[in-house]
Amino acid sequence: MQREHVGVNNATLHYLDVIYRLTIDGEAANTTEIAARLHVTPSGASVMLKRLSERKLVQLTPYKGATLTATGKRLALRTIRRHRLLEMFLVSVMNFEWHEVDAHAHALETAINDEFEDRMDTMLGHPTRCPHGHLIPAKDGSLPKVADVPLMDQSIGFDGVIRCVDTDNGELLKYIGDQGLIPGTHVHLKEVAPYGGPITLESDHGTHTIGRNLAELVYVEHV
Amino acid sequence: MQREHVGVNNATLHYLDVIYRLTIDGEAANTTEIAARLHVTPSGASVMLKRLSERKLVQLTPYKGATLTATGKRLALRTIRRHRLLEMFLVSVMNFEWHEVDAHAHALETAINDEFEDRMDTMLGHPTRCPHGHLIPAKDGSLPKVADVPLMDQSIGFDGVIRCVDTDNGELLKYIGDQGLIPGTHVHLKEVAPYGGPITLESDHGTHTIGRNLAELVYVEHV
DNA sequence: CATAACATTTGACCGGGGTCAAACTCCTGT
DNA sequence: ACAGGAGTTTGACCCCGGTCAAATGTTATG
Repeated sequence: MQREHVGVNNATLHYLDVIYRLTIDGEAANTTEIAARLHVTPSGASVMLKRLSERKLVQLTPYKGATLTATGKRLALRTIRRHRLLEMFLVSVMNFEWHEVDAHAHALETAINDEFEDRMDTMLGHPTRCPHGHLIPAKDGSLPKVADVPLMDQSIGFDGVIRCVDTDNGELLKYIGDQGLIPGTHVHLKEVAPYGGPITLESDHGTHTIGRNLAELVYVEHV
Repeated sequence: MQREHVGVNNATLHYLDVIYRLTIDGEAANTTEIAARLHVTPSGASVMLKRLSERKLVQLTPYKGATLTATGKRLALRTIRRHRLLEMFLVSVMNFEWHEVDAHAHALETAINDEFEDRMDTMLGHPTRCPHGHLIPAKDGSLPKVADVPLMDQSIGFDGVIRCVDTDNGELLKYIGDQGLIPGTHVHLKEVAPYGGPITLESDHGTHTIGRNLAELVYVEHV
């Protein structure tokens, strides 16, 4: 296929990945935030961003922020696809638990190649979501349209299915998973305590009262 | 467990791996050979070796060669264990063919951690050999004693089982594999043509006439 | 045993990805 | 309108793993 641009290494891909996530909302990603997510100082990130813009992977407006170029976005989506396929693989094939897989997938996502990616995709039956419910970009970078909505935007009486739990915090995931609140679970919204209080859900596993911070991570689809 | 020595990264592990292989025979590894195997210049390797010896991973005698320290050997064996477990995993779980796995395993061997290593080991039922028949070092670095002998050392009439095909050349492996001459195959040595000529084997798959260069890669166990 | 041939190391350099401290830009509130 | 403070970039520096060319060590050979 298209030959790969030389110099697209681990560090580069991790930058692109982070910038992608920070620019989904359409806003440019700011240096400090990028630095924070990569556990690097803002000055270090600033230098790296300049290099990435010289390599035409990011569009940089000094003092304003960074967005991805088409090439950068393609690479970011490829990395994200690999990450999420790996997570799926780790859970489905290797029996890891959903709160363990992010770290492993992060380490592996820049070490695998196309062949490996495709093999996983085939073995898993071309999954469209990772174990936490995030969409897996297609090979061409496209993402399917879905009807996920934040649980916290719903009113009492809502009936739906959990589609995504949006965090990479292992402890939180473990807790949420232990409650059985995983993608595919049918839930009914019973109560929302006022003043930022907890919410109460019903599922096949019983009744759950969870803090709003947790509830805010959950996305559902109406049924 | 024992906390990891900082600065043990990909490049380091690949150096240790190569030095390990070059010192199995008890002789110190020479700079040029190390450089060749890592596709770097001898001067680059020389500099790196000095660094590795400062980090107490190799024992370096200038102008004489390098051997591994206990720490270096431990890390090398860990890498080799991971490499061979990965190869086994790629063949048994992901259905890659034995001539495809070396490159993948090489890329992954420095990206996985203890947990991943252990999970593969468990899934595979604690294998003792990789798909090509090389021994998988145990977690403590120990290697079992085996009765593998070179096929080319045997006399006509020999009966045995193939235990190892010692090459990482994909083309050769594919050819040998296509003949069915894989570990576990029972073979009978029928003929050895003189003056470096081909040898003739019989197996369950029929009669094979292979060049001596190929035959020299094959290790067998007498039955 | 001197010297040629080869292996190895050193020195000067480079790019990548970091650090910290200092300088700069931008934005906001008074 | 402008001072401060937050955010960002620059500059000087670092380590790592390379390069090439030159110097040096080792070994074999006539």
